[in-house]
Amino acid sequence: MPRKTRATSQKSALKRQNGEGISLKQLALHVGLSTTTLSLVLNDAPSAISIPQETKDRIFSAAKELKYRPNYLARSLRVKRTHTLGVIVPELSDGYSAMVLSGVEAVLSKESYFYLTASHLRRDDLLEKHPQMLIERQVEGIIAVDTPIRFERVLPVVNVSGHQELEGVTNVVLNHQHAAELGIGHLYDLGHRRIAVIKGQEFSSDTAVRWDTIDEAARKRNIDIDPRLAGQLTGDSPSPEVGYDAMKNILATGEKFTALFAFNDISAIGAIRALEEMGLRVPQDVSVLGFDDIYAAAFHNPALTTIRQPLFEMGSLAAETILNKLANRVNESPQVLSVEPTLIVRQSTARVLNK
Amino acid sequence: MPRKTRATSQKSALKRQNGEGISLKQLALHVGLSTTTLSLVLNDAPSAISIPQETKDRIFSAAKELKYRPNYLARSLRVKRTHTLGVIVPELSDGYSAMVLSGVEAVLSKESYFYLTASHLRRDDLLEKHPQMLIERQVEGIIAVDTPIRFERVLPVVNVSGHQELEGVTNVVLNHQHAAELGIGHLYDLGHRRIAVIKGQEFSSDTAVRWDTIDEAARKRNIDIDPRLAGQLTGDSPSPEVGYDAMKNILATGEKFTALFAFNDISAIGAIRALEEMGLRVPQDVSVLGFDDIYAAAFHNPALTTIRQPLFEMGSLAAETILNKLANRVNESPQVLSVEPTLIVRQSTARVLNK
DNA sequence: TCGTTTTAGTAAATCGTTTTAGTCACATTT
DNA sequence: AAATGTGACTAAAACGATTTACTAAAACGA
Repeated sequence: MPRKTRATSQKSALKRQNGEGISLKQLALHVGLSTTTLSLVLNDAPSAISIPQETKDRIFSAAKELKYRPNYLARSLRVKRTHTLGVIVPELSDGYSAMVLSGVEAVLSKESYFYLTASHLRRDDLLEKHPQMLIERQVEGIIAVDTPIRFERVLPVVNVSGHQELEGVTNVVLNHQHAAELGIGHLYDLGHRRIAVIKGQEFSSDTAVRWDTIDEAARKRNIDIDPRLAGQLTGDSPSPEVGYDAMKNILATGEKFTALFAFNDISAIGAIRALEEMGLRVPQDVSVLGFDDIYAAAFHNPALTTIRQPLFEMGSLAAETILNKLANRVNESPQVLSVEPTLIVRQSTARVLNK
Repeated sequence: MPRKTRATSQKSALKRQNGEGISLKQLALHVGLSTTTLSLVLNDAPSAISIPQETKDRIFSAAKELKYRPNYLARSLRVKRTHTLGVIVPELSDGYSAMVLSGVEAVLSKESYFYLTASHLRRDDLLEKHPQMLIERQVEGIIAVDTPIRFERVLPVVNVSGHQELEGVTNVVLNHQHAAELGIGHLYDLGHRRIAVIKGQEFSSDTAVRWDTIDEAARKRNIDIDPRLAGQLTGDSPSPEVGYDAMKNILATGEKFTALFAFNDISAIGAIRALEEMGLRVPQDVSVLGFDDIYAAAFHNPALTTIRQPLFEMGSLAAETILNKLANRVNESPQVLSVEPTLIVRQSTARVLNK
């Protein structure tokens, strides 16, 4: 008996779901006016000025009473604006994308835009299919995060941390050269001369440029990075494990070094674990420098010295840029927008001791 | 001159944006058939069986050639299905929501559903406005994450970590009692009798039940939690800072304790920092137990013992449940779906030494 | 009083699909 | 030879808004 009751009420909820949602036509019928008038009044169109306040009030109160909600689909179809963007990310769980998304969302929400998210998991099929589907859903533009652009660019596109130069695509990127200068400069100033580096996974769009700029910054100071001290992350797990493995490989070469410049904080954390297992202390024996400045960086033990990448700001900048393109406030947007890194000095780096 | 070139090409890209997107009607005109026939063929409708393969091929190849993309809005309007859900989260940057989202996405993507995300930042206005807007956009259902339900439930709703019992709302929750048993049981077995607890922020929907179950588990073992050892997180920063502050407050009471059960891993990490600043070592002097098992937990130093909460699975369960409701595969869904926690023993807890 | 403007609206087209209910020519049965 | 299928398609009505182009009545100006 109580089960029955529950079932019934569920059903009534479902009925409401279908039954409710009164249309403009029904509302018009109810107040005895045409849909034209209602639309004009409800949207506060300029031509509605000739309509007396009394009539307007009648319409508003009927709308409230009957819980009229305009169907956004119908409206979008007619006016050809969806106020919706598509966002494509590699995956959501790794913190990086989530942080960028957070910045995107902050801007979009203010402008009453919504967005559809799709993650491609670095799979080729999804890299083609998802943008396609987003376009069919009439998104007005696409924001990609650390994602190769493999689709026809029929819409404005902004790529965060993208490095392809494509027509119509704006890339929001970190000033990598500056980042490398900050990182290598910091280690150099602390007296480090033999520096190990962990490069990113091959699929990450920052990997190449990060390495090139670091290599150059080191070369400039005559402390070329020994190839045997250049490790690389493999596998696409977003856990520190991959950094641990890369560090083990470097240690296995037996080469001496006094500092490590890791691809990101996550891998730095894994690397520290590997170092400590070998009896090396951070920062006394080896200084470790991370990249990104994720939340965990500050509270790791030892607290991570790192190059902060303003991910939230990159997300909001991407969103602002694409909204500008859409509003045509700017009819020629730049190919590249770059943001500045910051060196955050904490406890994982120290002056080199011996010699 | 080269600038000019760039500007022009940008413009042509924009033109394409508007100009492209051929409609079914235009396509029909092109092949000399009616939109009806095209629709039937392109959607492989049963009644298209009478249409000869040759005609079908003509249609398909024209569609490919002219790059016909169906307008999903128009279709949705007609068939009254959007294959879109709304997801409401407190914020994206804190890792918790992102992990749940990740699980949601995995399921939805498989079913070719998309979702619109909105974060309410715990602001009352957004808690009302966002669901409203999602409903106007014709989402078929709403997944809320750790979010109070303040809107009319005209659609199926699944709340992850929700604790309101509302008609038509399914809550996906952790088995909190089991979690508390695992946590307190673990500490008890290691010999701990005076246990400090850090409760969650008041706005978090898990705070109350987490505390109640912990309190009960302790009481059952006759090791009631001393009220002075019960701290609370304040402020809504998603950084370990809040845990640091809470721990400082507990330490300020001067009460003795040998273990801490923190509300989550983030605050556990902050608390450890506070303990170490006081010269207390973890786990030798104080054992610390976290909650959630975020990525950082395993690689913190010391590695965090924690109660793992299967956030990804909770997300996918929520998505599956709501899809089931929609497909009516199940016409009466349960009020509560619970998932099981796991105790992950690492290095931040140890057997109590003295006495 | 006649012509013009203003007021208060409305009918119908439109956006791009899907779907219902046909049509028309030809072949097959009885 | 009339009735019945069936193969290949289509006209037109949805879906729920917005927008263009009216209209009828009232008010106004000369």
